[in-house]
Parts: sequence; structure tokens; C-alpha cells
Amino acid sequence: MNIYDVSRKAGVSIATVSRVLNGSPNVSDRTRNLVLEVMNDLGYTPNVFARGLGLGTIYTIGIMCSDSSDPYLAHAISYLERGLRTHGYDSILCCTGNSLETRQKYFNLLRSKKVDAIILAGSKLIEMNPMDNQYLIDASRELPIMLVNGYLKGENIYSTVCDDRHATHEAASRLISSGCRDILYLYTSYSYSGVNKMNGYQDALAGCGLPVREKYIRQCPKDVTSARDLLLRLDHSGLSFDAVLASDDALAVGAVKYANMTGREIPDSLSIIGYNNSSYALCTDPELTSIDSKIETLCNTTINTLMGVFHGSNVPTRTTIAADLIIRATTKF
Amino acid sequence: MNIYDVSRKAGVSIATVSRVLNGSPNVSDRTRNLVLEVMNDLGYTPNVFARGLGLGTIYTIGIMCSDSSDPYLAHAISYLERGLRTHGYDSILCCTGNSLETRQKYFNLLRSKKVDAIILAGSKLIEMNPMDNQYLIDASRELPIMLVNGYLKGENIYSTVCDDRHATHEAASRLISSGCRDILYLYTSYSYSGVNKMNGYQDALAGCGLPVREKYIRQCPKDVTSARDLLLRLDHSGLSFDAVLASDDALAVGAVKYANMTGREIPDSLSIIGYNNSSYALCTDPELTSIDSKIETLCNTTINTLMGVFHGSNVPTRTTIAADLIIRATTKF
DNA sequence: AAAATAATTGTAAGCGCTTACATTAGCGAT
DNA sequence: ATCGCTAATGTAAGCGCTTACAATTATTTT
Repeated sequence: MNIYDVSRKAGVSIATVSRVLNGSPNVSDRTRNLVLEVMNDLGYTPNVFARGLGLGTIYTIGIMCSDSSDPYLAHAISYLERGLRTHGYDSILCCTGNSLETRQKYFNLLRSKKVDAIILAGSKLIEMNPMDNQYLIDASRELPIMLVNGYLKGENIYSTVCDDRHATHEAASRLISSGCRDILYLYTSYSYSGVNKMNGYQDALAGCGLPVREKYIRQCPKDVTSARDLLLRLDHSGLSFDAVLASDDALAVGAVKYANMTGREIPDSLSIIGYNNSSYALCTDPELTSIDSKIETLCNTTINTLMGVFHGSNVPTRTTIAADLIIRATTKF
Repeated sequence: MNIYDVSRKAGVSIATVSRVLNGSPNVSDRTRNLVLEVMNDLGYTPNVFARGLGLGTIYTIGIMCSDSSDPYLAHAISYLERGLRTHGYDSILCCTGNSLETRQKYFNLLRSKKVDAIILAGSKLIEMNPMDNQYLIDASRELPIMLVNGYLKGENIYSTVCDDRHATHEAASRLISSGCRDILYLYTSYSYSGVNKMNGYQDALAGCGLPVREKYIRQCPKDVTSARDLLLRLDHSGLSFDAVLASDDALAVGAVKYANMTGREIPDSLSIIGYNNSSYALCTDPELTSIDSKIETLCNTTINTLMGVFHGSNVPTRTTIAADLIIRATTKF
């Protein structure tokens, strides 16, 4: 079952069938309808490989992320996949874990698949050492590289980022205005957004004339139990803190659990702010105040930008989206 | 840059290059190494389209799910993608939402991409009305259909399921032995696994000589707040219950929140069991007793079965995996 | 009505690869 | 050295589609 079968049954040449397939205007309506009807009767679907061979593209976008089971990334993938599909694009997903090496390997694999673009979801995929991103810059001569919540300077590289710095700045400032003085900052990794978030926190302290203390900036694996245990240890070690600002809701949930275990009152004795406004935020009692990083907007903007690139429009290299502070019950404001 | 460039530089025919590409044994070691070296020098990667045209396959598996942002499915996708990749297969992801129509559309889209198999992740993708699954049965003549946690009878259809019925049977039985008499069952949708879970619950009641009451079987959207509110309403309406068995952890979290709001003691006044043993289970205080549906095992088994099918091995049509009851703090045992 | 032009359709040459079949080279047995 | 056989390599015909260009038909224009 191929284009020849259709052309035979419709009594036209394969070129005409192909034109119908590709929406060429140079086909009379009568012929077009005839061909479409035959296609329908035969249940014909064009062979993607043959199509790709001729067209050199296959309407497929590669999506890379470190781990699709992370709730934040899972949502990103969901929005990206859905959005791309509405534009007629498929997506090939690649979860690369955290090793740079496998990341490069999968990246090249996607390229060899002749995807039309590659979207990197999540700021962890951009290395802090510029040298390690060279492979992206090299590849960008060949196809557009889209970064969701990550930034890299380059000719054919487009970033859509959330204004994390501003968001944590605001969050920390509000904690301070509500009376908190010893704000613990919990983060999981240094990354584009990780660094921005931390800077926002530090700026806020500095802006209010409070000291930025190393002891109050703590690294922690991104899971509830690790965060809870870390806080228990810190508490035990005599560090006193009256607020926790976390780079992810999972860490903030851990903070709630720490408070519940130690009997500290939330928010009177301890204020907590999470990040991402994920479903975690509604799991706890009291429910989490959290920064909404607007993942859906981020993804949609990325896709719109990409479509702009495909159509040759003039498109911004970096788009910044504002975050929202969603106030619930773990803060005094 | 194509196979001709390689063949020219290596001084062999394109057929030989192709043989090296496909790991044919009919190439002398000397020639193979020479060709590989040239490929490496040139940074050559074969064109997937041309390859697919010739081979008729492209080492790509279609994965369908209703919504990749659901934590359970997100994990499934993560495991599937990773597992397939270790076997040299890519995956194309399709999130179909809940409409049968778009599901069929995307299914055919995957077929037109000539994927080597389609994996349906999650029991929601199988319709309860057999007629509505005909498209799967039709397609199975063309390519293997793999169901993760769903069952459909058919020639080239393979299912890997969790023994949900047994799991909820055990869970309910243990609730009963621990003194519970009025066990509320919360579910989200009728589906292969949904029905099994419910049956397990009902069997357990019947087995212990307890009545199966309609009022104690409630449908609820799969989110924390809906579940909490439903329980508040039921409570308010005068229904008395001393345990909640939920078809998903999110619902169980809602139950914990209901208890916290109303001051009911967990587990003394209310026992709660969730399903899937997801990260939700560790978010609450007290932490959730939950049924681990072994999603990782399910996914790996599915992939192994699929590889068996590809190799023409004799492979079981349905594989059942036992669930685990993970006991934490929301039950009295 | 013929000529000029535009719209539609057809022909055929790829796209880069695989593979059946043909050819050649290699090697031990005679 | 010759034959027979196997292993290695090459030749060429697709795979199903796109598209430049050629050919035909329809529509204006004069």
C-alpha cells in the first residue's frame, strides 16, 4: 500500500498524490478531493521514512530531560508533548540522568534521528562549566536548541526562563518583613536556576541589612525524607532558624515534617516556602506557600518560539517569565 | 556525508559499508575495522530515514499514556524509556488524555511512524466496552501491542499486570483483622485495574462476613483536595467509617488531611491505606501505609517480553506481578 | 480563431540505505 | 598447477516519497 496504489486508483500520477499529501496549491480542487477520497477509502498513510528521505525532516522534536519521573519535569514533558502535537510535531523523549557523557551520547542520537529541534527541559542539563556545553553550541549550527529554564548564549539557541532570582528575592523579603531573621536556604544542585534562586535569597538578605551566613545555605537531595532529616540534624546541632526557603517543594514538605516531629508551630515558630507549586504543596498540613515557576507558560512559550524559528520569524533569544508567589498556610503573610 | 563518502574513503563498496553498519558476519575483520575507522574519522551517522526505508523498522517503540504528569505514569515512562534505550530502542511518547477518539488518532499516528511496537501504559487506555478496543486488536496483526497494567485478549497482545485484586484483598483483610468494620473504598475510575482493586476489596469484606455496602464505595477525582472534601462531606452527612482504602495515594493523602482537619486520630480512629507507594506516601504525617504496585518490575517485564517477541521466543501472553503492602503509620498493624 | 499565458498534471531523477544475486579472492585437496 | 568450495566483496535494483522540469490542458488576450 503506497503512493502508487493511490495514484492508480485515482487515475492520476504519483506526483499529484504527493502534492495533495503536501498541501501544494497547484492541484485543482476536483483532483484534490478525488485523491483524498481514494486515500481515505484505502486507509492510506504515507511512509514516514520515504517522506523523511525526500523532505529531510520528519516533524519530530527531541526532548531531553534528566529524569521524567521528577514531578516538575514530568509536567514539563506533558505540556511540551501536548503543545508540540497541536502543531503537528511528534516528540522523542530522552531521559539522560545526570551524567554529562550519556547526555552527549543521547543528544547525538537525537541528532542522528534528524529531529527538527532539540528541547532541553530543566536547567540541570546545562553545565556550569562552559566548556562542557560546547557540544550544544556545535550542534546549534545544525538545528535549533531550545532551553526550558536554562540559559546558554549562542547563535541558534533559545532560552525561556523563569525569573527565579526575583521570585526568591520576593519570597525571602516577605519572610523578613513578617519577622523572620534566620532563614535557612535549602537547595539541591547548582544549576542555572539553582544559582539564580540562591542569589535572590542572598540579595534579599543583603537588601534588608541581614548577614548572608554560609551555615544557613544547605545542600540537600531532592526528597522529603532527606530534607526532614537534614533539618533534624541542624536543629540538633544547635542551629536556630525561623524560616525555610526551599528550592523545591519536596524539600519544603520535609521541613513541614520536621516541624511536625519536633512540635514547632507553623508558621508561628517556623515559616516555610517551597518552589514549583507542585502537587506536593497541597499534601501537607498546613499547606505550603510556594513559588509557582509557571512551567506551563514556560513550555508554551518555548514551543511558540520554536515555531517562530521554523517560520523564520524574528524571535527573542531569551524570554523571561515572572514567577508567582502562591500564599498558603506555612507563612505569616 | 553519506554511505558513499565512507565507501570512497575506505576504498570499498557501499554494500560493504552497509554490512558493517548492520553487523553482518560476512565482512573480514580487516575490512570492518578499516570501515569503522573511516566512519569515525568522518563523524558519519547513517540517515535514519534511508535506513528505515530499507529495513522497514527504525528501532523505535511508541509509548502511549493518558497523562505523563501523573506520578505513577511518569515513573512508568521513565522506566520504560530507560529500559528500551538499553536495548537500543528509542521511544516516541504520546499522551492521549482521556478521549477515546484522540487515543485512536494518536495510535494510528504511531503506526504511521512505523514504530516496532506500541506500549500502552496504564489501565485507563483499555476501554471497558470491548468494541472500543477493536482498533487495538486490528493493529495487533501488524505490530505487537504491550499493555502495562491492563489486559486485553488477542493474538499479538501482551499484558503485564499487577495482582491488584489480591493486593486490595489483603489490605482490606488486614484492616478488618485490625478491627475496622466500616471501610470506605475510594476509586477514581473503572478500568482494568480499577475493577480488580474494587473486587479485591469486596471479596475481602464478603470473605469476613461483612456486608458490601454501596455507600462505602465512592468515586473521586484523583487529587488530594477532592478526596479531602469528599470525606468531609460524607462525614457531615452522617456516614461513619473507620478506614479508608484508596485506589491511589493522592486520595489517601486527602484522607489524612480530612483526619487532620476533623481531629480524628490516625490510625486509632481512622486507618488509611493508599495505592502505588508513590512519593506522596512519605509526604504526610503520619506516613501512609500503601500498596506498592511494583511499577518498575512491571515496566521491565514488559520490555523483556517485548524483546522476547522480537526474537521470536515463546513468550507469555499475560504476566502477573505481585504487589507489596508497605506498612507505615496510617494503619494499626 | 490563433496566440499567449496560466494552471494543472506527468515524467523521471534523486534521497541514502539494504540486500539478492553475481563476482572475485582465498585456500586446502588433489 | 588445477579444481572445488567457501568467504569476502561488488553490482544494481529496489524501498516510497519529493520535486525540478517537461508536457499538457484550460483560460485569456488579441
